[in-house]
Amino acid sequence: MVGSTISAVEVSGERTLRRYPPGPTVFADRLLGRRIVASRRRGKYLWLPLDDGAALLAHLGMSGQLLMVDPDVPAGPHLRARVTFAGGGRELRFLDQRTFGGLAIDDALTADGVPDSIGHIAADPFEPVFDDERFSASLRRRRTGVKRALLDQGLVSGIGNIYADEALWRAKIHYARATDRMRPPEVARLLAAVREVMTAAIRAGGTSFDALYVSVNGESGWFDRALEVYGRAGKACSRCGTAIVRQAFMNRSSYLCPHEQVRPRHGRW
DNA sequence: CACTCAACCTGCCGGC
DNA sequence: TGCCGGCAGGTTGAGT
Repeated sequence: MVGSTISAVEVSGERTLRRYPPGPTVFADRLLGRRIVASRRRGKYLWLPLDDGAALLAHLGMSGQLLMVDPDVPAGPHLRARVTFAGGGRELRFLDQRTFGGLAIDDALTADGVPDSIGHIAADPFEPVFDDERFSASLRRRRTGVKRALLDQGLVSGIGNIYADEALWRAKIHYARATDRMRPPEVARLLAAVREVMTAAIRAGGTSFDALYVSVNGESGWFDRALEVYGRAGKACSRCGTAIVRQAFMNRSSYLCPHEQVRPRHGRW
């Protein structure tokens, strides 16, 4: 869609624009006639810079989808917004079942092209501006458990519950490991594991447990078949054979190998 | 400032 | 069959 000019915008659903107070009418007016000049991301945020210096910003939440589809594809019950382009062809649709996702327009971007409204979101590990040393120092300054830190998008972005568990398993670190007790080599090992997991997942097209998790072309990823711990309670650890366990933590599930990821004596939750 | 927790939603699954 | 609790990949804003 880069290079295309927006010819129409429709929004349905109360919550779609809850992070955009001006509302659906202003939203549509603001986008009409604008040309999309790029597509970018930081962590779990996606945005489309426009030819007037603003950007259409999106977050998929838990169940959101951005799809490019033919206009004659029937609209399902979870269609929240539709953007059509001059010259016809495929249109951009935002679908969201659980409505944790949303759209917005940000009028101003920072010097590095990131929307002002997500200035609190840290760089993700694949951005050129990501600074490994700075990340290590910030992490070690925290007084918390390492999984909490990994999930904190203000420290490092892009890591969710699945990839946190997978990276910790690869690095053989327990989720409650105290960040302020970690030495730089251990942080480096963890960061390398994060990048390995995410590189493999991206190559596989992502983790699709069901039809909610698809690419912009509607295709499922197959990384769920490559998961080592997430969702595998009771199954054997592929390295040591010990049964993977599931534990409740932070109001969600953590999966780990209890033999290789030993709860630390001075752990932090 | 660092951190924790509840809240925001819908749908599916297993147990009774 | 229907009801109920539990659970799901995320972020925020108020509170400690």
